[in-house]
Amino acid sequence: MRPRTTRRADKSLRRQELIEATIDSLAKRGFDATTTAVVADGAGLSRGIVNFHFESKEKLLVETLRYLSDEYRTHWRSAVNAAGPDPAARLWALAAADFDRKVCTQRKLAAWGAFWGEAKSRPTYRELCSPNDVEYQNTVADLVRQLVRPGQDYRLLARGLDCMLNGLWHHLMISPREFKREEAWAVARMHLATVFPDHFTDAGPIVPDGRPDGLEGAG
Amino acid sequence: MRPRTTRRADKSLRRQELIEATIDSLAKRGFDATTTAVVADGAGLSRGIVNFHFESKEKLLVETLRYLSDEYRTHWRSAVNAAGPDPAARLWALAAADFDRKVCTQRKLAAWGAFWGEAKSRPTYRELCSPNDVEYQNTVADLVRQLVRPGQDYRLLARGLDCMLNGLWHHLMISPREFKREEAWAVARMHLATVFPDHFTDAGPIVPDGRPDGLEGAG
DNA sequence: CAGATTACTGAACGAACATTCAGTCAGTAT
DNA sequence: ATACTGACTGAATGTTCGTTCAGTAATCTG
Repeated sequence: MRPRTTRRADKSLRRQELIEATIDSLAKRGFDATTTAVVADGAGLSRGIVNFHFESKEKLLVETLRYLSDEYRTHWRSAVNAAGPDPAARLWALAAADFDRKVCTQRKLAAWGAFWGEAKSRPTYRELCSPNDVEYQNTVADLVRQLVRPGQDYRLLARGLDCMLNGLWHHLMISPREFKREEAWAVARMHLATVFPDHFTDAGPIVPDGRPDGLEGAG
Repeated sequence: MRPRTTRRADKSLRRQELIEATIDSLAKRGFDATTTAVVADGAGLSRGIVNFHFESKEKLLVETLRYLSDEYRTHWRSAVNAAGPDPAARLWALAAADFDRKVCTQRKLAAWGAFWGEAKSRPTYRELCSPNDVEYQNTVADLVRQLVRPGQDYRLLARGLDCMLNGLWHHLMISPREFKREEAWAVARMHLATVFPDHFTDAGPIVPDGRPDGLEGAG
């Protein structure tokens, strides 16, 4: 029961409150048990409110996914850009962004999990996320290409890194008690340092002058 | 619409047919849209059949997850045992088992995905899979421990491998068109060869006498 | 303050769902 | 041939859910 801001609010504020209540419900009760009544109760509003602001339950869910997807993309993009031009620093920042407190919360991971489970049977959801996924994968692949030794297949290594980051998120979602954000980030760092020993130690990217960069990155 | 075997069948056969129809529905329509009527239609039986054989929809779903989980565990266990005593051969076989035609089908992956999405909000599902997950992770960790160089943190590497295999499955589930079983297995092989260069090439484990083992592994 | 606008309410409704169970009928035992 | 067993049916039931919309109250405008 999150407290309402005011008795009357403008549309965009109310819509955002309903989206937050939807994420709460997806995280706590799952996709199947998320009803318009639960979302309305969570926002402290009346039963018809979802249809008033979003026209249908389905459109509320689509807007919720769009919100999560936009936030995620904006977050990793700005992390990569803030890392400067060095590809190692950029890849490190990209991986670190995945385990930042901003996007990597139990609540949001659980909501992502609920959408993943439905994504394969709902083309709308996949189409919504597909451009972001492609951009992310291309960014990873481009950076990995600049770091591999000659002869190594950068495509396979990039796909592997992408899937490991995804798998770490998945594991954080399934086992939030035993597996924490910090440990997931340590696994990712270990992976980078092992696969690209010329460019990373587990403390960070190796900058051109030879010492590891102090950048810690995660949260 | 899978054809019924006979007009009357014994209970265990009918139960298995209903479980298969449930996997079909989870794969095609997702968790939310899987109803007892859809399962009954898929099995070519009447509307009340699920409650007749499973007492409730929830128990049918639990039995379906148990079936998938048991099949998966049996499969990787026997693959590892068939690989002999060498830890590199065993780890290779364990990874290869994940991408075998027996368990790694679009249909079954989609069903797994449907359960994953609900698992976080349904303790029953997690409790059902948890022992298997723990055994799998311990097996990976034990094998990785025997292969790492001194000083390397085998726990982090094992967790990373586990999550990458999981992430590859996840990616196969989300993007079955663009990403195929063979490519996922190639990514896993590349990972093993990169992280354990003393023990693997991307063609297989390096056997004690120095030449790569011919074992290909993935169905 | 009057009138208009806008945000919101909640009772009502129909559709979809899981579940029930009296009845049906194939197969089996006697 | 007869009686019996047990698998299966499908109409009926009560519940839950998404959606609708006439009504209400807060806020704005002039």
